[in-house]
Amino acid sequence: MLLKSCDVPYRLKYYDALVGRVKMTDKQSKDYAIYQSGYQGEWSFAELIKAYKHAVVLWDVSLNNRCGEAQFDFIVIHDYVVTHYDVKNFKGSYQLQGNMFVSRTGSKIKNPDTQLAVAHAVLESEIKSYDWRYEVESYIVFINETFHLDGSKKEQWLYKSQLKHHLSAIDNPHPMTEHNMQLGNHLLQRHQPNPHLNMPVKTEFSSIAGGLKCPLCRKRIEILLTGKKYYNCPACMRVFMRKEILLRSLQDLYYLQEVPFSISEAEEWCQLSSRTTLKRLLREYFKSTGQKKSVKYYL
DNA sequence: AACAAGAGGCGTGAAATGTG
DNA sequence: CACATTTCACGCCTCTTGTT
Repeated sequence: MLLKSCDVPYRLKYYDALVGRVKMTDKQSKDYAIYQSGYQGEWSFAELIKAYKHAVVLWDVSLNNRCGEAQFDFIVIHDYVVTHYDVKNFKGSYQLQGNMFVSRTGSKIKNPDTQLAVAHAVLESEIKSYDWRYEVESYIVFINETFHLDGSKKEQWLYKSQLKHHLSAIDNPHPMTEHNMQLGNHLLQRHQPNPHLNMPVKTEFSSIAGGLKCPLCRKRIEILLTGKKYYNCPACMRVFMRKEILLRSLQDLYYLQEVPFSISEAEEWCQLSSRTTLKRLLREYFKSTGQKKSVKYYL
């Protein structure tokens, strides 16, 4: 069972809001692509692991102790074994060269083993001090089936094709569930997210274009919102509710500056002079702070 | 005190959806 | 397809609050 889930990381939300509103720098585009694919990978692993009802699963936990600091994609507790899975969504064929994975086109990825070893030490120290009877294991999961590494194999590497077989070990009921839940909750208490490690490369808010954006293709769209309920995106032709389009723009506004905003700011951003409509949306989907004239909305 | 800006409620009409 | 029902946008009104 999934004891801790993971929301879309702020870094990704920021880029989703930014794209289409400015010309992104190379650094931003790369960072965006990496995080998109990384989160996608974690998401598909989560879908897989959800099916194993007898294991306690924690998604995205950060621990900090005398062995160091580490972020864990997945921690799975079953019977007397605690397993850490570091999910990598690498695509394509690579060769192992020294401490690098090198593709035919020459792009390089650092071998994740070093980082895995640090994370393993952090987790092991945490677990052993809680209950020495637990064993700790760590794996890199190559979740994308297109990923190949010239036949290299290591015990701690799990390719997509091996995953089902590997996970079959945790497919059986065991008498530890209660105890494992306690350990899971203990880890949650020790969970210390470090937001500084997850900051996007930001663009000055004043140079970001406001207005409406297609919720799907994320292009900026110049459509006139009349009283109709549905509109289609001039770029991708998909149909959206007026509500969805506005809501997306309002979310963008919040994620781009992370500062609560007023209704009049929202009106200006969405280029829509209908206070009532925006008010309804904001009241329904946003949190608010302040009273009367100083009410600000945020997520 | 006068004024501007905002919240919240209500009624109206049009669009979208459901039904025979 | 025509009609009934539901959902939604929008303007209008009133009350409250902060500013000059």
